[in-house]
Amino acid sequence: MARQSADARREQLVEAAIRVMIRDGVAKATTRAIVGEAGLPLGAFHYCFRSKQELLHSVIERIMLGSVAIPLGPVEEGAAAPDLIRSTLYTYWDLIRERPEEHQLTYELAQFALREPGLADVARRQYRHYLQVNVDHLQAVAERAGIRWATDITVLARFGLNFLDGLTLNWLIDRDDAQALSALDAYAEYLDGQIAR
Amino acid sequence: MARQSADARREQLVEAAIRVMIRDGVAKATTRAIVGEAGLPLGAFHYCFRSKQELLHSVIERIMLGSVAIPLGPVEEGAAAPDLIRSTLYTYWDLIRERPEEHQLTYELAQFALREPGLADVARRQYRHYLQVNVDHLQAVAERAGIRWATDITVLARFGLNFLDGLTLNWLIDRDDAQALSALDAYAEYLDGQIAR
DNA sequence: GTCTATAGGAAGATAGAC
DNA sequence: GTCTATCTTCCTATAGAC
Repeated sequence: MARQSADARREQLVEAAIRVMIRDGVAKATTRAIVGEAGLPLGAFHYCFRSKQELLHSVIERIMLGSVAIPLGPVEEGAAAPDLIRSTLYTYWDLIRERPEEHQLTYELAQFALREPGLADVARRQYRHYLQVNVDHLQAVAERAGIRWATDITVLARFGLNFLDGLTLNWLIDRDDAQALSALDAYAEYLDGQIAR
Repeated sequence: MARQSADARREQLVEAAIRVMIRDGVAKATTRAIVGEAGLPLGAFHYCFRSKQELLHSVIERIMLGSVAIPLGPVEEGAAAPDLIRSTLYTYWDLIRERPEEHQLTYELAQFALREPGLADVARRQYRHYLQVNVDHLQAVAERAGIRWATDITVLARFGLNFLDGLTLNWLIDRDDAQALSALDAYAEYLDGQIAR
C-alpha cells in the first residue's frame, strides 16, 4: 500500500468508523469492521491509534464539530418573526429527515460517552455547544425580525433544545411524520407567543 | 442449588441483568456478568433462555411495563389547574432525580432495540405507550381542575412527551439542576397558556 | 433441572518481518 | 510506515455427567 502520513490514515479510519457506526451501530464498530471498511489491514489500526478508545475519542470530536449549526437560511432581512421561526424550524427538521442515521449516531455516541469515564466530559461539552448554538440562533432571529424575546433567552434556548432533541428521538423510533410535524407546529406557536409586545 | 421453577429463574436473571445494565451499561451486560450478579452458574443461562436476545427481549418488556406512569399525586379535587400542572411536573422530575440510572437505561435500551430487527417494534410500542400515558394524564388534570385544553390533547401530549424526554436526556448528561428546573418551569407556563378560557 | 467443562469464534492488542 | 501472523482474553452457546 502506498505510504501515507499518519494523519491521513487516521482521517481515513475515523471516516470509515463513522460509516460503520451509521450503518450497523456503535456496538458493531469493531476494529476489524473499521479497517475492513477502510480497506486497510488490521495491523493499520494500532499504528494510527494507541487504542480503540482513542479512535472513539476522535470519532466523537469529529461528530460534534460537524454537528448541526441550524442554518438561518436565505430569509430576507426584516421578515416577520413567525415566518422566520417556522422557516428555521423546518430547515432543522429537513436536516433530520435527510440524514436520520447520522443523528441517531449522535445519540448513540452520547450514551456511549456517558459510560466511559474518559469520554463523559466530551458529551457535556457537546450539549453546552448545542445550547450555545440555540442561544445564538434565537438572538439572530430576534435581530433579523426586529423583535425581543419575552423570556430569558437561555431558558428559551434550553427549552427548545430539549424539545427538539426529544422530538428527534421520538421520530427516530416511530417515524411518524404527521405527529412530529404537529408537535413542531405547536412549538412554533409557543415561540410566537414568546415575542415581547 | 435448590430446585426452582424455570419462571422463577427467568425472573431472577432478568432482574440481575437490569442491575448490571444500570450499573455498567447494556454493552457490559454479558451472560457471564448476568449470571454472576444473580449468583448462578454460567450454564443456568441457557436453560432459562434460548439465547441472549431472548433475555434482552424480556428485559425490555419488563422495563417498559414498570416504566413511569406519572402519578397525579395527592392533590385535592378542584385544585387550580396551574397548581395541578406544577405538582405533577415536579413529581415526574423527582422520579427522574431519584433514579437517574434507571431512566438512562431506558434510553440505552431504546437505542439498542432500534438496532435489532426483532426488537425495533418493542421500542415503537414503548413510545406509543408513553404517549398514551401523557394523553391520559392531561385528561385527568383537565377533569380534576375543571378546565379544557385549548389545543388538541394528542398534540399537547406529544409536545410534552418530547420536551420531557429531551429534558431528561440533557440532564442525564450535564446534571445541571438549575437549568433543568428553569426549562421545566417554562414548560409549566406553556401549559398554563394552553388552558382554554 | 442443575451444574462443570469446553467448544468455537470474535474481540482488542502486539511481535516482528519487510 | 506497512502488513501478516499470532497472543490473550472474553464472548455466546452446547455437551454431557449428575
